[in-house]
Amino acid sequence: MKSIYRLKKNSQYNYVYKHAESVADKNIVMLYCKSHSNPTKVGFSVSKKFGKAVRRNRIRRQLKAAVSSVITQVANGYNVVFIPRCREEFVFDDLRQSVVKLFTKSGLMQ
RNA sequence: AGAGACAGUCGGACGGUUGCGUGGGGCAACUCACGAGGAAAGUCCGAACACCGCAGAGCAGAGUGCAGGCUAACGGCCUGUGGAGGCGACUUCAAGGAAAGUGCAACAGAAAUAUACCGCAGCGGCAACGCUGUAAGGGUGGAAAUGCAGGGUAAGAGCCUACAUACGUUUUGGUGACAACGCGUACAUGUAAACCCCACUCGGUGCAAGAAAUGAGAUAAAAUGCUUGCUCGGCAUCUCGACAAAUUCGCUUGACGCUAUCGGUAACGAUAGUGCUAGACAGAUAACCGUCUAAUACAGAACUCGGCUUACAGACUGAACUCUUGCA
RNA sequence: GCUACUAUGGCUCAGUCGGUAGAGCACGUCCUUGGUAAGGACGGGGUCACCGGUUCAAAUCCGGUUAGUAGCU
Repeated sequence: MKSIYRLKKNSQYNYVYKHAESVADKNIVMLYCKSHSNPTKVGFSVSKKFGKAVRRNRIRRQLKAAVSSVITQVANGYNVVFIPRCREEFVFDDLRQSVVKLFTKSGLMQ
C-alpha cells in the first residue's frame, strides 16, 4: 500500500475517533468520516490486548494486505480507521471478505 | 552401555504471483542492490556523543568491596586464593571491618552480654534453710565460658598435658590474596543485605539530547537564571519562541565483523589480508501458495556500542573430561 | 522511547527503621423489637502478587519476574 493512502498524524486519528460513524462485523470495527483528502486515507490500530509485538505486527500486516487489495475501488474523500476485534488467530480470506462487506455496507464502495 | 560435567554452533532452505522501505541508474515507464535478533525484550549497570553562560570547594546522598590481570569503561570478563556443595569431572559465593562506637536479639529460659534455677561440694544449723566455692551434668534457645580424653581437686574449672579448633606472630615460599612449619594466647555470641567505620568511584540531563535554515510573534523587568538537596564561591545579563501543524542534519564505517599468524594458562592484545551487512518517522522487511524437512520455540530495530538479567521447540559439534556396570 | 510508583481478608486501606497482621464496610450466629432498620455481643475468612538470597527469624532488608497505574512525548 502506497504512502498516499495512509493516515499519518496523531491529530488525524483523534479527529476520526471524535467525529466518525462506525460499521462493524465479528472481525473488524471500521470508523470513517468525511475529509478533504483526495485519495481516501486508511489507518490501523491494534491494541495491546492481542499480545506481544510480533503478534500485533502480524495482525496489522494481514489487515493492511486485505485493505490494499481493494483500496483502488473505494470512493475518495474519506478518512478510515480499522480496529480488529479480539481473536486468537485471523484467517486472511475472512479478513478480506469482511473488509469488502464493511466498505459496501458503509457505502464507500464505488 | 547407562548416568553426568564443561565449552560452543545453528535456530530454516528453495521457487512462484502480488506488494512495502532505503539507496543507485533512468526524462519517464521501469529496473538493479540491500532489508530484524540471539536475545532486537527487561531497562539493571558501564561508556561514546550532545547540551546545560566550564561542572570549583565542603556537607549530605548514591554505588562498589578477597588477590592479580584484561578492558574505552563497568556492578563485566579471565586466572588464582579462601569458604560451601558433589564419590568425581566440576559447580557456586554482595567474600573488607563486630577489639572505633551505637542499636537490635520476640517467645522460651535462672541468666542474652550478663547471670547461680536445679545440681555438685565445704561450712553453719536438730531441721527447714542460710553463707561460700563451682560452669562437669540438667532443661530453654538460632546463640550459654572450646570439643574430646587423661591428670588434678572438697567439688570443679585450659588449672596442667596430648590431639583438634580459633586468633596473633617469627621464618620460608608466592607480585598478591594466602599457604607451610615453629612459637605464644584462649582474649565471653550473632547481626554491617541495621546505623556505621575504612578504601575507591560519582556534576546533571538524555537523540523526544541537540544543531542548521526559514521565522509569525513576545519582552526591556533588577533581580533572575545557571537541570536531585544545603552552604559558600564563580559566571551571565539578552533573550524567549514551533504552540494539535512543517524541513534537513544528528542516522550509521564502527573501541566493527571474518580469516590467518604471533604473544599470553586465559580474558585479551598485536600484525597482515578481506568485507560493508536496516536506518524508518503512524513507522518497511509482508500477503497467498508450492516443494524439501523433524522445521512448530522465544520473539520485531527506532542514536550507537560493551556487558548483565530474563524467555526459548528442535538439531548438532568439540576436548584422549568424570563416575558406575559388563566384556576383553 | 524515557522516568517514577503500587500489589495485604469479598471491597477500601493501616502496619513498611525485622519478632509470628489489624481497622472500617460486607458476611454468619445470637440479643434487642409486635416486625424491620439502627444498636450491642460473638465468630469465620489472609501461602501479605510470584521466585530466590541475607538473617535464629522477612509483609518489612536485597536481587530478579509478572501484572497494573501515573508522568514526559
